[in-house]
Amino acid sequence: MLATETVENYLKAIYLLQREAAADEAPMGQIAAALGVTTGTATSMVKKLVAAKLARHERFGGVRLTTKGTRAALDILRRHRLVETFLVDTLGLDWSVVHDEAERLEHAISPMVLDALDRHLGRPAFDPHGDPIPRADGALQESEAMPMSELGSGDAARLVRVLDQRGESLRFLRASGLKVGATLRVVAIEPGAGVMRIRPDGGSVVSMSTTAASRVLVRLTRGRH
Amino acid sequence: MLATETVENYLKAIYLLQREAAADEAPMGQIAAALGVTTGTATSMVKKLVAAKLARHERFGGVRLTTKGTRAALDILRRHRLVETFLVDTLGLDWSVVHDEAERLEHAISPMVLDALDRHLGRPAFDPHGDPIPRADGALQESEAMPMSELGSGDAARLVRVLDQRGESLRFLRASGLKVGATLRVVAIEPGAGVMRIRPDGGSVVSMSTTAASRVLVRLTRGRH
DNA sequence: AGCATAAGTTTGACGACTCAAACTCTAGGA
DNA sequence: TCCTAGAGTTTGAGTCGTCAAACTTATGCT
Ligand SMILES: [Mn+2]
Ligand SMILES: [Mn+2]
Ligand SMILES: [Mn+2]
Ligand SMILES: [Mn+2]
Repeated sequence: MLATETVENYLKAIYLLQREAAADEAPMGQIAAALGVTTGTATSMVKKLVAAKLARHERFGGVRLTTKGTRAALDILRRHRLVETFLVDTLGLDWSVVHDEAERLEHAISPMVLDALDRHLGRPAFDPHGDPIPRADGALQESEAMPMSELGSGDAARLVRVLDQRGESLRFLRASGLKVGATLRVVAIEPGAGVMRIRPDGGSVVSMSTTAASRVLVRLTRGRH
Repeated sequence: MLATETVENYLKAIYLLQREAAADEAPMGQIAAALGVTTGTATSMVKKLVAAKLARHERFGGVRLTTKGTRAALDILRRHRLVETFLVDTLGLDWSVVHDEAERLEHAISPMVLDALDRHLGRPAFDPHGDPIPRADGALQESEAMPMSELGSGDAARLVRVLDQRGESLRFLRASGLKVGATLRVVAIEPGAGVMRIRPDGGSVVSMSTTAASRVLVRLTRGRH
């Protein structure tokens, strides 16, 4: 709204880093890395966010969004994820390319266009990667899910979310028939090799490292319990 | 592409002013007015365009795009008009609001998204206002049309383009049933009052000044001639 | 405890875009 | 032809976001 495009990018980056950090604080260096700027630049931008009451920060410490900043970040995240959903569902683009496109489009979407888009898409709750789409009022519901790496041999599950969103990973998953909503079964696990073998319904068996599998979230449909 | 958002706006404004100017040159003052900046600002930006070989200009004279500048302007115009078409056809927004939205979105559309959008819309040749959409190769075909003010009493015609795109005008036309593609008949002309009375098919008679009518372009379907 | 290293901060500078205000040119009427 | 009103240009300054490089602080290893 009132924030500049750059400020919007900082808010979104801080929000996401804060969620995944243990201390619920975004380290300055990671903010800089996320935005592709030097840490000096990040430091001075964060000062501006603090002055605008969007974030809190003390020298040599981490960064934390205020309520106002969090609200703004969720608004941007909503735009980002709705745009991604549009690009995949309506325009048919591949889920491995939509993030970068949305990164620019998210700043050009007015509330009016956003709502029309939301209605056109049927008010979706999740984006193509299974990430939850914040609602207009800022509500955000994470889905219940477990890492695929925790499944046992013979378990059946449904893929609900992909955390590693590098193009390379997304293309591998798509090529293997592993997209959000797909059902699959664990064919075998080889703990020594750190590899598990998965068969998506209607596809052929693929091998994945347990590390890679830990970044794919699933919901158990039929398992050892 | 390589141009900044500001440069893109200047190129588009100069292109449009050049088309409608007698001398095929865009006056500096009108460039400034179109962009909402002072003439001093426009002067210095035009210098940059000249340095980038996008425009030609001599002191105290008008501005003229080079071939390269024209090509870039047509590319932006294509993005603008395709976005407008999308906002109306796919999202159902009113034709009186889409210009301002497209003014921002046009800068965030990559070639990939543009092509997907074009395909999704069925490669349209005209935008919601009847303005021709430049093709990917830069080709632009204006449609044959005459001002509605030149119709005679009893003439039947099809509305093909609206030149006055101020929100107020567009809302009046829509409320009257006068949208692109609509057929209509001239019920009466009162030259003394400078007013003509029009009946859109399936609607009721409306009065328009001949000045307003001159900015609505039509194609004669059945007339005196 | 002492210190090297990683992390963060500060400073000075720059490019892009803008304005206000002083200045210069041009074209058309007296 | 001369002069002036309107159009265009220049200059100086400011904001925003950025970098490089010098500097400061915190941490954890010996
Ligand atoms: Mn972004
Ligand atoms: Mn996503
Ligand atoms: Mn624009
Ligand atoms: Mn248009």
